[in-house]
Amino acid sequence: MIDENLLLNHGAKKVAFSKGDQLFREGESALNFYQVASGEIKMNNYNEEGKEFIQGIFSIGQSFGEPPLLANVKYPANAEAISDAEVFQLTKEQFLQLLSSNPTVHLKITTTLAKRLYYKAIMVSEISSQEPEHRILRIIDYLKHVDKVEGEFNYKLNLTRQQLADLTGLRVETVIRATKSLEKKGELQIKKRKVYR
Amino acid sequence: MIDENLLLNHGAKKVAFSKGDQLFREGESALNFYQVASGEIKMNNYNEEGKEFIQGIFSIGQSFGEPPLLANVKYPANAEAISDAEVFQLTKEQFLQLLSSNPTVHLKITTTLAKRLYYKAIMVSEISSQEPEHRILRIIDYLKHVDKVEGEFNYKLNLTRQQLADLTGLRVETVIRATKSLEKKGELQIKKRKVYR
DNA sequence: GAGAGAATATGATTAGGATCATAAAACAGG
DNA sequence: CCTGTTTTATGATCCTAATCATATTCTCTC
Repeated sequence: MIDENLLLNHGAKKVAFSKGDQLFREGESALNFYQVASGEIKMNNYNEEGKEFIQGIFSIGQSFGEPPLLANVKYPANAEAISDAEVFQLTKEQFLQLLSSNPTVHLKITTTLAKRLYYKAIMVSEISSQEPEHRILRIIDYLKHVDKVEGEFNYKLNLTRQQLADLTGLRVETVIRATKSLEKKGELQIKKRKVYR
Repeated sequence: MIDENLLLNHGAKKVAFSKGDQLFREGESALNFYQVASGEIKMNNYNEEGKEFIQGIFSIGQSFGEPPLLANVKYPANAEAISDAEVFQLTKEQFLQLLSSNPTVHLKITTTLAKRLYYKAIMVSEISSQEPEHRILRIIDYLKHVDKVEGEFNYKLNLTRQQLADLTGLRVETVIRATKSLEKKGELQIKKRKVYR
């Protein structure tokens, strides 16, 4: 997370989006740096059959879309507002200028990328490993960790079964059945249809 | 890729490993920065049933293992020498010192991470998308791109079917059948058992 | 060039998640 | 409170990659 004033000093614009709006699409050139000011943004792909895969969900203070900007490639996914949302937006030049003028911020961005890479490395091996229950537990644990929640069943998962399915590459029905089975095994709790872990 | 002399000036050691040696294991603390001097290193996971998943294969000039170093987390995978290999090794302190004293190198590392994140984003959505043939084509295209090869069937894939399986999370038999099917469809060629794309 | 080990190949069977169909419960908004 | 929509739930069937078994081809070394 980069300090708001620092962003504004480097020419950031605050842009508002309504729920469902797309900020950019897969295949487009990466032109901007984004940091969420309010609301939630998801990055996702749709495969040939229209099935969604959610790369990540970003909320206040989190930045997204930097990799293609830095790697000089097209966006590998779409960005869409899950709720009404505002984002700080910097052009590529402004962003690179910010990085070079502020080593601390640069290191912070590098660290953020490293963390995400760490997460993706886990996800990709976990997803490839097949077992639905594993996939689900791992992503829940990751989200719990991100939200810095400690202790058993203290973490309430704020995702629908469908979103969980889209994050793991599974089907809703499979997620529903798997979460129930995991509850039976004592790995998680379900109260009022919400998952706790 | 960081210049060899620059690495040595910052206290890098050149360390030799024999084929099959492990440089570090999943779950260990990240202590060093690594860059391949010769040979090839793979990063991999083994799941409960002992099935291997290859996170990536790194050859001369490529660095690996930075994410956990920067993110301050345990290694998410093992590193193992595929062939006899030498690597430059920097301690965490030396590496961070190098980054802070040399913004150009820092940006290069950031860019490298961004590229890998881009690749992982594609792989994770592709792997989740199921279809074996897709997964295989995508990873081949990525490797071709990394090796900067252009033109149809100009790229010779230097991987065994088993390695391809471990990179995609599929089984050898599935990879063998899928590559044959892809050859039939004209998506790739197989000459002397080697895959060309 | 013979023999051993690795890699590729191929058929038969199984298993488990996707898919399809349908229902019921929760929720939002007037 | 009623109504339409979203989310969760559950059974039945299908399909495809995993698994198992076995064979063939290639490669490397002595």
